[in-house]
Amino acid sequence: MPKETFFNLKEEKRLKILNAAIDQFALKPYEQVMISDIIKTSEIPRGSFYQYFTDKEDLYTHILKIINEEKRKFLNETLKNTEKINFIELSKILFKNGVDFALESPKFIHIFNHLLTHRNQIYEKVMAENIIIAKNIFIELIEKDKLNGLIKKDIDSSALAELIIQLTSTIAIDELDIENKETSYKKMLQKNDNILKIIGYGIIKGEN
Amino acid sequence: MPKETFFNLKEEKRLKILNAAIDQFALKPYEQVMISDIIKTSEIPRGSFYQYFTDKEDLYTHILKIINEEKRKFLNETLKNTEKINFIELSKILFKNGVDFALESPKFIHIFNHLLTHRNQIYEKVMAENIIIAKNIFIELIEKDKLNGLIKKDIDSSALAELIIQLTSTIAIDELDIENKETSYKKMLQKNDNILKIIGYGIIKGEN
DNA sequence: TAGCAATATGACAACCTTGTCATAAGGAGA
DNA sequence: TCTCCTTATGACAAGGTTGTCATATTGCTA
Repeated sequence: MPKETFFNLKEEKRLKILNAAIDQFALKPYEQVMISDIIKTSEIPRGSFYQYFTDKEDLYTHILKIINEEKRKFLNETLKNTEKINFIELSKILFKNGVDFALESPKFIHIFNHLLTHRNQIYEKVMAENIIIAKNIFIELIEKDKLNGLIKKDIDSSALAELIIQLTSTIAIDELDIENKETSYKKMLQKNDNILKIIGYGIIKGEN
Repeated sequence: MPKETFFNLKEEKRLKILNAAIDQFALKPYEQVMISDIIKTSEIPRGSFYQYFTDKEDLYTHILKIINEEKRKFLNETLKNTEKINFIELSKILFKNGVDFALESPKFIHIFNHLLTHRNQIYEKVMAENIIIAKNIFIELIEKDKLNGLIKKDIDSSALAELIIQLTSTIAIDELDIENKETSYKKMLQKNDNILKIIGYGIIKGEN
């Protein structure tokens, strides 16, 4: 948690520091980001940095918190009026929501992807919890769909939930291409559809 | 490539250095491994290290090469007499082969997993190529199975190939637990079965 | 045994980053 | 204007890593 001094700063200055940091963390993985770079870009003296934050991790986790909040807001907007939705439909919506968020906030997604591809102590602290929460939500939905006769009863709910989480997070990494927004967007949605079709109906012909 | 001096070393000494390095790279991701630690464990003077290797990357890529060779040997052993195999069967075999290799050479797998979870310049150089090769092999098999009426024609071969590659590499990361070999082994194979069942037959009830 | 080439050694310079601390500057109230 | 509390500054010590280099040692050959 940044120190009170940071929150007492005039908004302009506070945002300048925050944006400088976001730029850096979007550019490089956590370990490679140097406090020196951040204070250079945001034009604050070294001493001030330590007046605002305990250390790099303090600033970083604060930014991750902001990103999480933004993602949640964005998701809530998407999920309006989507009650009683089934698992496959929800997965589709979540895929699309993720892609939309990525295109709207590319820097945030870069930061997120760095965390996924350069796991560190912070990954464990921040992500592990998120993933468990997400998994439980999925499992609940899957079980409900089983009861409603939508999903085969002999499917392992836990494996399926993990599969979807795995895929939603890795697709973003591989296909995200901010340079070609439109192409990238279509590609990602197309890939999502292909994968969900596989998961929905399987690949083996003539059996069920 | 290590320098000739390294290969001229007596085997005992060469292996001592190699093992010290393998231990370190299995313990920590590339960036965190210090040359200082390796020379301490292998009891060679600092100067000698640079007599044998250009730098840390030189040693690291050499070790990755060794691992790749071992994996290939191991795989070839498994694939003896398995001609004319179909895609799903091959996937099962590859899953199991991966798990077996992991349990036989845990350090190698740790090194590999570090590379996957802490991607760096070397990841791109070493893995990117491997993945493309693997993907093409899979695609070829999938296409053949489509012709043979085993796999639905409307499945996107590329997406399916990526899906399998994705899963074979990530399962190892999440479930590998060297402490409880037997439990771990069963768990991983079980998970593989669950996932392949999903991919094979889909999760949606009553349709095909 | 002298001489040459390959090896071995480890002290050390060069580099870089972090976090601190003594000091200066601001600003609100008395 | 004086005072006190908050904030701003940036030089600097401390700590750690890398790659080099001059020097010593080995071992083989003539």
